Amino acid sequence: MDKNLLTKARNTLTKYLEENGRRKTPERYAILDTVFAMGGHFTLDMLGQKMEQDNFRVSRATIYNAINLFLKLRIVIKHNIQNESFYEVYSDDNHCHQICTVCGKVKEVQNADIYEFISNMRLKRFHQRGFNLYIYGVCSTCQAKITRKKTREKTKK
Amino acid sequence: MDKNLLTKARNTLTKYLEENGRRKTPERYAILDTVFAMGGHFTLDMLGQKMEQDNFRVSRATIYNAINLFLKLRIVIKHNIQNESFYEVYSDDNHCHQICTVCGKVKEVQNADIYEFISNMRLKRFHQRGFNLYIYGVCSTCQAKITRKKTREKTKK
DNA sequence: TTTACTGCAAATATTTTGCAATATC
DNA sequence: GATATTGCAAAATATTTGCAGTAAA
Repeated sequence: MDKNLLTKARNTLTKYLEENGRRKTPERYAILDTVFAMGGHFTLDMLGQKMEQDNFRVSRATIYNAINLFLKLRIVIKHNIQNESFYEVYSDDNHCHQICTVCGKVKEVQNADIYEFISNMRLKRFHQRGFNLYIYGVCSTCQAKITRKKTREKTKK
Repeated sequence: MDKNLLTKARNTLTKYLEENGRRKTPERYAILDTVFAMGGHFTLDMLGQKMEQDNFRVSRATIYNAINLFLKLRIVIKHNIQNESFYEVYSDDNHCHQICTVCGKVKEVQNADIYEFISNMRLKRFHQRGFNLYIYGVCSTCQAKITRKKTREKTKK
């Protein structure tokens, strides 16, 4: 995970807390560090487990509190994939995901053109800050399984 | 709401039910009709209320059952916006939304180019079926409020 | 010292599931 | 008649909230 991104996130958090009369609690910084240690998509359950492993005890409520703050500060983004909430570190190049609707696997798509295209869209009476693009379909692994299944069915007939 | 789309959706549903040994229950068709009567984004709560108004009693479990089937058949799509689930009829031109992160207002973006651009993206080892693009930002109404607030604060100092 | 934050438990909200009754095929 | 589906209630999940104790400022 990018170290600069973590430093930047810590600064964003500190700045916000100081400017808004809120407190720099160890919990908030520990949760932030764990978020960055997760690497990629994670659920709040996974985050909680990781913190337990690291022997840092925090309540669920505090995790929600921190994550909601991070969402607001755009330090993390949230994805809802097949009725489950996933989070990940927000960076400038991770808003484009391909999702297999069969196995649910998520992959980041690297395509500079799409970022440029969307960033340059001029929307009326709207000030764009960012975007999320989800491309749905079937990954090659699942496609292969489906094809094999179909072949078997035909053979039976 | 487009009548052809409803007819098409009814046919899709009927075809699926017949081909898979499942039953054409009045509930499923009533829920389908109500989905099309909703117009735009709706929550399952709103859908349930609408059906009650229309004097068609269905249990919550049946609504979930039907909606999950419709999702699978791509008759409806689901959006998760600020921790709430919204649904809408799936059509070829409703996958691009702008969302105000302040007031939560959602608007569909009409931009033919974006559909073409994304549809033509060639993804490795992945068979694309569709996409959802969410553009986040601040709508002009909220922007105006923020500006006014900032002006007041400066005046105070 | 003040009061924002945490942990805990309870409350609320959302979605799924088990099961008996019902209705489709 | 066989069994998929419904309604209901309970269970499982996910998230928020109230409150007393704690700790940051």
